[in-house]
Amino acid sequence: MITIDVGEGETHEYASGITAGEVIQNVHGKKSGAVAAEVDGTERDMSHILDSDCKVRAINGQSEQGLYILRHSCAHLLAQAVTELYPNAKPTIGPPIDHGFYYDFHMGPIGESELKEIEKRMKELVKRNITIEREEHGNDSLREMFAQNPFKLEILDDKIGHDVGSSAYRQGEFVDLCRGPHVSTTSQLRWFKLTSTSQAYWRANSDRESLVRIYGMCYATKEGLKTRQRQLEEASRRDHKKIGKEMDLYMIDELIGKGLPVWLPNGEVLKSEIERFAVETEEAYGYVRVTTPVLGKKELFETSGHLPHYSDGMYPPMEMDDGEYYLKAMNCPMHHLVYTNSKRSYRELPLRIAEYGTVYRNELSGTLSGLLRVRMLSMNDAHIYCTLDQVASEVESNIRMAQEYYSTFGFEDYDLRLSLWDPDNKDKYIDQPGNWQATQDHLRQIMDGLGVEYTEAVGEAAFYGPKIDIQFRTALGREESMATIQLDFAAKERFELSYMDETGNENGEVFVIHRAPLSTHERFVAFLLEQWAGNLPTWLSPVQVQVITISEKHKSYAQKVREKLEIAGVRVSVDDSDNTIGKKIRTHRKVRPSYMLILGDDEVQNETVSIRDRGGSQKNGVDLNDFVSDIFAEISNRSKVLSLTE
RNA sequence: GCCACUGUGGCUUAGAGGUAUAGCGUCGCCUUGGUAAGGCGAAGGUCGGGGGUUCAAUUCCCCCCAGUGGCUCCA
Repeated sequence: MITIDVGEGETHEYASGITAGEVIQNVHGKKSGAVAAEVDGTERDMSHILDSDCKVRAINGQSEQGLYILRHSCAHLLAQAVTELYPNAKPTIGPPIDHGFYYDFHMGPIGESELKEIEKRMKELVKRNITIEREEHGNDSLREMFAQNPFKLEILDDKIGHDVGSSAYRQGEFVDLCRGPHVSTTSQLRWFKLTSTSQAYWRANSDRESLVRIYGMCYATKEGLKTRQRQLEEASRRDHKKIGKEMDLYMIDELIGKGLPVWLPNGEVLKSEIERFAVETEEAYGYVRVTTPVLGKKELFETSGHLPHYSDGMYPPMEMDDGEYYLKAMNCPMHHLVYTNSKRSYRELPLRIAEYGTVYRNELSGTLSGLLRVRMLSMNDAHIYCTLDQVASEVESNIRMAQEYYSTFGFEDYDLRLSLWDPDNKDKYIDQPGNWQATQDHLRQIMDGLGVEYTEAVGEAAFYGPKIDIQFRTALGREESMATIQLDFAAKERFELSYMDETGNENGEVFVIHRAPLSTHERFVAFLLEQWAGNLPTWLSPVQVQVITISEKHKSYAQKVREKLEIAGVRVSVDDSDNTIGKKIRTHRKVRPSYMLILGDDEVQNETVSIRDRGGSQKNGVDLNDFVSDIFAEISNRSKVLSLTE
């Protein structure tokens, strides 16, 4: 007999040789929802045999741990279906991921209809209730099993040196090299759906074999799957491309070129509101503003290090009669020249040089997407020139500034990331390990001092220094960088930046902080539209008030309302066409004005307005002058909520 | 850039080897209307572009362009 601790202070006696699954069933019942077991803290299959005293816990399919196992098993199920349908397909790797799993195969192209076929086969395999069994093998035996699959052999090769043997999991004809654990039979996998296919490279290396990746989602329950599907629907409802089109914010014309959005009048209003806010904020933070050209000579970008380190991101050169010119991918080289244009004193530092401008980056065509990834980037950029002692307070005030911005714009869900260089990939960076070490430690100290939470990411630094990135998730769950604060230790040498210090000596220890808290205007607007599902706070709405008349009798009063609002600086549009008011409301909904004012006999008579907000809330008989002063206040406060119908 | 998929009037879309639906929108007329579809009528498409196969192509094949999802990259 063995003694098993089953949790909550209980121990049970069982005959040696009992399986973990039997113990769990005995303790929690048949319908416990357990998919695997934890035996003395190690994840095990349900079929794991217990032959000594131990602790056994059930892993529920709905826990994060359990979902991971379900999804992993689902990836195997997918591989089983694929290899049955396509005997030549070679499975490579197939891990669980957020919401589901994927599996990469070396095989021919797969279309939508094939995807459906594969899913159908997976469902059949589920119905057949196939047992999933663990097998232990030595390396030789494994090599024999996977002799036909060079990818699996390569994985085995990597294990040489720490040859501990390995496990494989078998379900029917299908065997996969795997650590496990897995669910016990295919019938435990019910709530999954294949979602898409894509291409991936073996070992994420574009020089290696191209593979077909099949994505799926998988949950423990029908509810879980449904919820996720609803989430995706909600995300597509918030898609900035769809909303941007409805609101007439921007267009992309193939004759102009991809990745080159045009801001339409409504979008331009939104963009300039953001800019105006940034100008005000930066004035308060002590910035000065400049304008620099969009192109510059090759020698400039050689000096800055862009050509050796960032040439892939730049457009090819333009041959002119006096040399080669490049479109700028960044403003910093030009700002450095602004700095050196005059002799600087310590009294001027920190010198904060800001610019509204556009930079041009040669992004790979396949990565472009709406406003989220473009080739012409409009940004509120700035470079701060300061001494080492001033770095901390400048970085801190920039983090604070970013937080103030996000709070005003209504963003709450973001993470700070410390982006470090990758010493194993020195080509991408300026190779000065000592400087990397020092600046990275410095940023780390600053963040620790602020007590903010952050993660660290190797290989995400700029070529000239480490950075603090602020990461957002798009509605579809993809992570994107919003803002960046970069500490540049290289510019001072490359551009001979210096200042006269307190002792009257020339000092070359000038650090540069590159920062862009509002991302690019393109990406920022995309985030904003997703965040608000297009229902922007009033101060940002391209049309703040839409006036709707009930009949032509009310036209002149509508003009009076318009004038009063315009004098108060409110963006107002009047629809006095002879359509029904239901139809007018429906039409204007798309542009998402904060408020619609319905004007009829009552309003004319009493000099009032009937207010209808975007949510359909209604407030009638509001004095016209009160409305004007209330909306003026709502706009000047940059209020996040629409309060005038309360 | 790489892989896959998609591309039909301003928008959403049906369809199929014989030059094509429907709704919304637009325009006109009627309706003078109180909060998310009032009525009638009209205009609008060389079915992304170019080549090929065919008596015939928007439909099949090839190339290109663009969009979408990924890979890679990144604000």
